[in-house]
Amino acid sequence: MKRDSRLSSVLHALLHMAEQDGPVTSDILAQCLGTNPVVVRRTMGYLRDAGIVGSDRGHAGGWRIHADLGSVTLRQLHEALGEPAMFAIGNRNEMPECLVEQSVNAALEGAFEEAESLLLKRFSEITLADLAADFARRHAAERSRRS
Amino acid sequence: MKRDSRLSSVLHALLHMAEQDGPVTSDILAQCLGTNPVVVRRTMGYLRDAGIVGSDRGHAGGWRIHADLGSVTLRQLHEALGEPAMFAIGNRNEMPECLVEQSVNAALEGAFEEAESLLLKRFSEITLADLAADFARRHAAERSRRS
DNA sequence: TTTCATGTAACTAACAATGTTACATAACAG
DNA sequence: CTGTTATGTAACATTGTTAGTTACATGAAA
Repeated sequence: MKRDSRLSSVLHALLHMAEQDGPVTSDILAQCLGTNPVVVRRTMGYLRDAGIVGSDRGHAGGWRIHADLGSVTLRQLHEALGEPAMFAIGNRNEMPECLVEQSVNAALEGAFEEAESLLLKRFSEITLADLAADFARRHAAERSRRS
Repeated sequence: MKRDSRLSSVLHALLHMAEQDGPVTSDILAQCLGTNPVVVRRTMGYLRDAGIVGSDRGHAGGWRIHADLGSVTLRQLHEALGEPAMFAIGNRNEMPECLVEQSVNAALEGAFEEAESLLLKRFSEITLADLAADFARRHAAERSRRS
């Protein structure tokens, strides 16, 4: 199944932006992500609509983070992206008449809802600041490894 | 995203088979599932390879359950289907060089692995007998509702 | 007024799940 | 042994989704 990688993409982009002083253009972000500037605009547009980032046109334009890194959680980003489906496995038929299928659906839905709750809970516990700190650790380790 | 509904399908099929005395043909199961007998054979084939069901050709042939309903868990069925990916959300890039992306991947993978563990745990706690019992409850409720 | 940037529509490509067609193979009834 | 009923499976079509691409409009600033 083709997985939705937009959450991963925006996190990657946001952390690169956090490393920069000024705004970062879609072109630069596209290079970082290994994709196309239009895809960046399309995806980052969701975050703009949610007020998490801002974009400016023209000279010295680009994308800027509009919020404190410590106040943005993965859950907020997931919501900003429209809360896409988490699971690649699902019921064959929602709302079936067949009682057998209703039992099957109920069992699977119970398990999936529980897992989704856990995921959302974890997402709400992780902020951009946490990721930035993890990156700083990796960066320091890389430097000491090379010396 | 297009979800994999094979687990839901085989559960539905197995419960219908459990309701019958003799073997059930792919044609009958296809009607129950609202699909094609070839799809049934293809999907049930995984369960046959895992020894959970058996199939016989010719007259009075069809599919039969080869195990006790109480001993078959959703997890076994998931494994028999080849342990397909559970999540529709994923990293943009596995094994990235970029340290930023490594931090992002690590955070997301941690959350997803935790959720997957929970799901597998729940799957291993639910047997076909549990689903059959739930179906019996629904069936009884339906009958009393109609009277 | 030129350049640099985003905004967005429309189209293409890639891929995976499911559906379909066609035919081979096996079991059994008569 | 032959016809019928069933599975086994390869090959192809359909559908749906994500991501990539092209093209052009719009706005801001040098």
